[in-house]
Amino acid sequence: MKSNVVTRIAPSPTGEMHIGTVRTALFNYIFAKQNGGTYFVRIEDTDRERNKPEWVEAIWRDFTWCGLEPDAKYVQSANLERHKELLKKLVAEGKAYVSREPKKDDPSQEVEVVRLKNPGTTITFVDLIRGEVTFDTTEHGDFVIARSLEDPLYHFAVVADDGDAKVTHVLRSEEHISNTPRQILILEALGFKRPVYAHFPLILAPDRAKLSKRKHGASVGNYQKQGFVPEAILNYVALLGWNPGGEQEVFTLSELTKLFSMERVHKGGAIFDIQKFTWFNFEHLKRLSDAEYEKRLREFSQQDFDARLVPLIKERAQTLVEAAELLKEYDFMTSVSYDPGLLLNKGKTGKDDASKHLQAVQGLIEGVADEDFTAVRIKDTVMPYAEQEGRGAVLWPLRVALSGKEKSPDPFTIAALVGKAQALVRIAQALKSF
RNA sequence: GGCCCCAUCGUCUAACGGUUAGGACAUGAGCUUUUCAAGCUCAGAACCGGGGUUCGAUUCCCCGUGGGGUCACCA
Repeated sequence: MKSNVVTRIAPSPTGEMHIGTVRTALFNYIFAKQNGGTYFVRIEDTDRERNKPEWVEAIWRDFTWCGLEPDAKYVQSANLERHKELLKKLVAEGKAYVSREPKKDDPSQEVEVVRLKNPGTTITFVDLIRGEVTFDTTEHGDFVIARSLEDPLYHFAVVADDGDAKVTHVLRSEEHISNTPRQILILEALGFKRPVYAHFPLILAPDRAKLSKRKHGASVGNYQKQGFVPEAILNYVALLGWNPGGEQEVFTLSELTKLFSMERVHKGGAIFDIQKFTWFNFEHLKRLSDAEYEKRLREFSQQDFDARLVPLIKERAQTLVEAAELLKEYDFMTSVSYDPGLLLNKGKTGKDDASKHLQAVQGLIEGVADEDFTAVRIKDTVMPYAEQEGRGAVLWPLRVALSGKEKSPDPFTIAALVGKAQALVRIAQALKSF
C-alpha cells in the first residue's frame, strides 16, 4: 500500500555527484521505503550558465551505480513553464512584484528582478532532527525570487516543484537550514502545504570544513575509480551522523533500511575518515561471493585472470585498485622464473641447506595423492619436516620455488592451486638453478 | 559581523542522573605458515571551561569558549 509520503533528493549538476549527496539520497530513499512512500530525484539545473548537460547523465549513472534508483526522476528545467505561470500568479495576486533596479555586479546596467513581498514574520518550523527552529525573516527584506518573469531562481523553483510534486518530507543537509524560512515564505505565498523538514549534519573534511569535491575529491566517481564498492559507500556515509546503537557496524542497504530512525540522527557534523571508509570497503569486498568478486574485478581491472586467484586476493585487497595490483603481482599461476639469490632468501639461507630441504620436500609432496592435493593436506605433510629442520629454512625456498616471488601467499596454497604436477616441475626447476 | 546550529578517545560513535565511560577505525606491542597481507591477543587514548539544579552530573539549565553553516540577480 502506498502512503502519501514523498521524499526527494535535488542535486545540482555542477560536477560529479558529491558523497554528501549520496548520504542525503540514501536517507531519503530509506525514509520513503520505511513509510511505503515514494522517493524521486530532481536535478536542479535552473542556473543555465553553470550547469553542464554532461553532468546530468553522470548523476543518473551514479544513482544507479550506488543502488539508489529513484521511483521517478526529472530535471527541474522541464518545469520552467509551470514556474513562469506560478510567478505571474504571485505578481497578479500582489504577493510579488517586478522591480527595475541596477544590476548587482554591474550597476551601470538596469535589470528587472522579481521580489517577494515579505510580510516580515517570524517563522518557526519543525525539524525532525533539531526540534522547533525559529528565524526572524525581516532581515531578508523583499528578497529576489526570479531574475525576471521568465527566469525563476533556485528557492522559487524548489518550492514550486516540491509543492507540485506533493513532497511531504524535505530531508536535506544542514547547509539549507538557514534557507528554510525563505522557502517557507515563498511556499506560503504560493499556498502550498508545508512539508516536514529534517536537516542532516554536514560531512566534514579533516580540517572540519565542509567536505568538497574539488579540494577533497569527495565525489562518487572518484571513489569508484579508487576501487570502492557502492555497498561500502552506502554503509559508511550512513554511519556519518547516524548509527543504530548496537555494536554492529557493517550493514547492507536492506539492513540500513530496516534500522534507520530519524531520532538517532546526530546534530553535529562528522569528519569523513578515508581510513575507516577503506576498512568498510574491505569488509564489504570480503562479503562478496567469489563469483561476484571475480565479476567486479574483471570489470574494474579490465584484465583477464585465473579465477582461482580470487580467494587469495579477496583476503588481502582493501580496494579494487589493490586487487588489480595483486593480480599483476600474482602471475605465478602459469609459470615462474627464479632469481637464485631470492631462493636463498637473499643469502640468509645456505645453498646446501636450501637444496637439501627442497629435495626432502619434493619427496614429501610426491607422496601426496593427486586427489588429495589440497593446501591443508600438503601443509600436514610438509610441516612436521619444517618444524624439525627450521620453518624458515624449509619454507622460504619452497615458497620462492613455487611462486618466484619475494612476497606471496603461503607455499601450500600455491602448490594446491597450481596442482601437483606443476608444483613438482617448479621444485625440480629450482633445484637445477643451484 | 548578524542570524542559526553544534560539542565524549586522533576519527566515527555508545551512554538517555549512579558505568572501571563501551565499541569500531587508526596507532603501538606480541603471536602466527622466518615473505606480503589477513587473523588473533594486549596496550595507550575522550566526557571543552565555569556556574547552577540534584544525595549524585558526561547526561538537565544558564553563561563562556571552540567549531560549523548561512546571510546572491549560485544551487
